[in-house]
Amino acid sequence: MSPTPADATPADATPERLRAIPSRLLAGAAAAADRLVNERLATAGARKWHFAVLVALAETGPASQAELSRRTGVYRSDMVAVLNELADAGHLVRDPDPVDRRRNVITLTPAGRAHLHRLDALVTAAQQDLLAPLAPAERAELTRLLGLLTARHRPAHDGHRPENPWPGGGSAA
Amino acid sequence: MSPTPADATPADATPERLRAIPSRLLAGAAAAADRLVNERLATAGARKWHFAVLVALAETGPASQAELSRRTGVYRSDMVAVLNELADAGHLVRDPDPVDRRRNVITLTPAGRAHLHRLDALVTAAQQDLLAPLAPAERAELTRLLGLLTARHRPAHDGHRPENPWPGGGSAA
DNA sequence: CACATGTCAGGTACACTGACATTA
DNA sequence: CTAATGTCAGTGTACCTGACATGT
Repeated sequence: MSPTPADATPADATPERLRAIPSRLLAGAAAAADRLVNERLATAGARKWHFAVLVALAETGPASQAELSRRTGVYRSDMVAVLNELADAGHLVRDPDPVDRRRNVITLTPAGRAHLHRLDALVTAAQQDLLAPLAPAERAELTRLLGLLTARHRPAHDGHRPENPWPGGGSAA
Repeated sequence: MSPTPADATPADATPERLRAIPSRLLAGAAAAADRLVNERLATAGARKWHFAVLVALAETGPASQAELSRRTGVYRSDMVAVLNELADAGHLVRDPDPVDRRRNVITLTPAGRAHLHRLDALVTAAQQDLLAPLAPAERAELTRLLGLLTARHRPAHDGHRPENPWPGGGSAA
């Protein structure tokens, strides 16, 4: 064994009591994950919300901005800038909805779809970097446990609604 | 076609493809965790960095600001405000270090220790809220897996160093 | 001289709120 | 009238960099 009697604490080390706190571990892991994802996406001039919006469009088809906001978790107010950037890059188009003139219909362009495929590869690679320290079974278990947590804790908002009693989205899938 | 039973893409639901991404799950869980912790701490007029600093002081004894920065992960520059607030509340004192006059020696006061005990109870309660959806064995497993991740991913900084000889660092940029 | 420390003065990204005109 | 939508204008916090005076 190595008692290390004189100096048990390197003075630079995070105290054990802090390191054992789940919310802190979560914050640390999330920060690392975000860094990995953003570093990758930055090589394509994108950020994570760009990716989320493109996925939502590819998955469920054209949508209004408010709908995209609810699907991705981005606030309506913040969505504006994201869509501006994606539209400026030609990845999507914003057309007025003829049947409801309050709305814009956001539609993915072919270029946007191509961009999405590129970003998808980058995000996938980042996930692998992130989970590299874990064995395959551990990765699945971590994902499962995180899914349980996020499913049962409120997402804090719904895309800038005044008030909101849980929009049924759960279904505990 | 397909009269869409009760469960056909509610248009508000997050796409499956997004929900399955670990970095996204991590971000969601971390956000929920932070919300729980901060809500609790707010009842005592504190935020999480206050708690972290107090723990670091209680654990390893008086320290300079730079040392606290390294121990808690708060930047040196941001540490200033945190210490100001804690000092204003009488939870710690800032004295010039006689042996190295660049430094301040930060020392916990009895009031600070009492405050820490209060915050500790709040943080512990928040962890229980957070992990409530999980069985005891799952909580331990999640904590273990998160520990593995955070241990192997760089903390992004060291407390505001000018430049940093990355031990095995990356490339990027 | 190079380096560490405490401090301030920013800059970015993200979470979130409030308000407002337009339209349902 | 109530409510949703797109938009702008903010707030607060965390993260992160640069610079600088003081001191080692």
